[in-house]
Amino acid sequence: MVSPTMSEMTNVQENASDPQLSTQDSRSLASNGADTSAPVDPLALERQVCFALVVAARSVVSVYRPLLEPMGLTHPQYLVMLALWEHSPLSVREIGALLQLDSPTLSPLLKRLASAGLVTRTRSNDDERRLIIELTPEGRALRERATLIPPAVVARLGIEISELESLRTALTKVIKAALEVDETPGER
Amino acid sequence: MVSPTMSEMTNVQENASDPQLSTQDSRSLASNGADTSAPVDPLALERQVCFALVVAARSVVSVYRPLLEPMGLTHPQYLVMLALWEHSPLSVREIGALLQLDSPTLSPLLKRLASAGLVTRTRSNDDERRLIIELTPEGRALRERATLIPPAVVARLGIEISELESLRTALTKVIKAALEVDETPGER
DNA sequence: TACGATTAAATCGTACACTATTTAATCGTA
DNA sequence: TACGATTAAATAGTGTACGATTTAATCGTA
Repeated sequence: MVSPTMSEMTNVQENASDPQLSTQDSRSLASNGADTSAPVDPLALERQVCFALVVAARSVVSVYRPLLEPMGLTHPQYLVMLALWEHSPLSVREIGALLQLDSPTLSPLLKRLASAGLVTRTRSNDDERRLIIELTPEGRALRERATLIPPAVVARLGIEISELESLRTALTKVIKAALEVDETPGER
Repeated sequence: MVSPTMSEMTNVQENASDPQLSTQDSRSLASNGADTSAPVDPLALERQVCFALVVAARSVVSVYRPLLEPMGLTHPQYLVMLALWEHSPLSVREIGALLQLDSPTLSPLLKRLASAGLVTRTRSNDDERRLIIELTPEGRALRERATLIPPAVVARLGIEISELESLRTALTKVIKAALEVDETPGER
C-alpha cells in the first residue's frame, strides 16, 4: 500500500465548502462568449502539464531504482555511464552537454563514480582546464549488466514500445522548445 | 550562450548532428530480417525514454523558474500551493498523496511556506498526529498572480495546447504504470 | 482496558540540481 | 608579449528527493 491514491481525498474535496475555491475568478481570463461550459481552472488544468512531467519522471526513475541499486548506481550516475559507454573518454563539459547537467552537479557525481572504481579523472595535457573522464575496465565491464535494464523497465511498465517511442518524440519536442526559451534572454 | 550545443562534441561523436535531441539513432528496434547481429544499442535506445523524461521535466521547470521566482516560490512549492488553492486545508499526508511526495520532502518545504507567511501549520484536534496545512490570506491572495503563469509558460514553449494535452495523457498513463510497478512487491 | 500494531510527521544521512562565486588555464589582441 | 577576457572545474549555499529510523498518537482486540 504505497499510495492511497486519493481515496481518502474524496471526503476532503467532496464538500468543497471553500467559497472561493477556484473556477469563478478563473473565468476572467477566458475570453468566453455565451458559452459557460468551460469553467476550466487554468491552475488545475495547467497542473497537468508540468506536474505530470515531474511526477512521471520521478515515477519512472523509481522503477529503475531497484534495478540499478544492485549495480551500485543511482539514476543520474547511470545516465553518465550511458554517455561514457557510447563515447569512451569525455570531458566534464561534454558530459554536461550530453546530459544537460552542469559542473556543480557533475563534479561530486563523478568523484563518486571514480571512488567506486568505474571511471578515472585525469587532467587533459592539451588543456589543463579540462578534466577527462575515462572508463576503467570495471566501468566498461558493467555495461553488460546494464543491457538487462531497459528491457526489464519496459516489461515492468507494460507499455507498448511504439507508445514509448511517440512519447519520447513528444518529449524531445518539449525539451527543444524549453531549451530555446532560456537561450533567448532578450524577450520580455 | 547558455548551452554550447555540442559544437565541440562533433569530433568525439562523428556527425551526430545534435546528440541531445537525437531521435533518429534509435533507428530500428524492429527485428529486421535475417540479420541477427541487431546493430541497435539497447542502451542508446533506452536512454531516450527515461532520459527524455528527466531532461524534459528539468527543462520545463526551468521555464517556470523565472516566472515563479518573483513570487518567491520554487516549483515544488508552487505545486503545493496549487493543491492548497484547490482543496483549502489539507494534511501533510493528503498533500503527499496528491503530489506523490512524502513527509521527508514536505516537512521542510511546508516550514518554508509557513515562514514565508503563505500557510499555517496546526495540529488537528481530531487526531494529534495530523498536521493541518491551511492557506493564510496572503497565500490565498497569491493565487491571482499565479493564474498568469500557465499561459505564460504555454506561450514561451510555443507548443499547441492540443499537443500538450495528448502529452499529458501519455504521461498519466506512464505514471499509472510506474506506480503500479512499485505497488507490486511480489513479482521478481 | 491495557498493550501491541499501525499510522502521521519529523529527523538523519546521502545524493542530486541550481545560482553565484572562485580558481586556474587559455585565448585574443593591442 | 603582456594583459584583460573567456573558459573549465570546483566550491559554497539552498532546496528538493528518498531510504531508514524515531517519536508520538491512535486503533484493534484480547
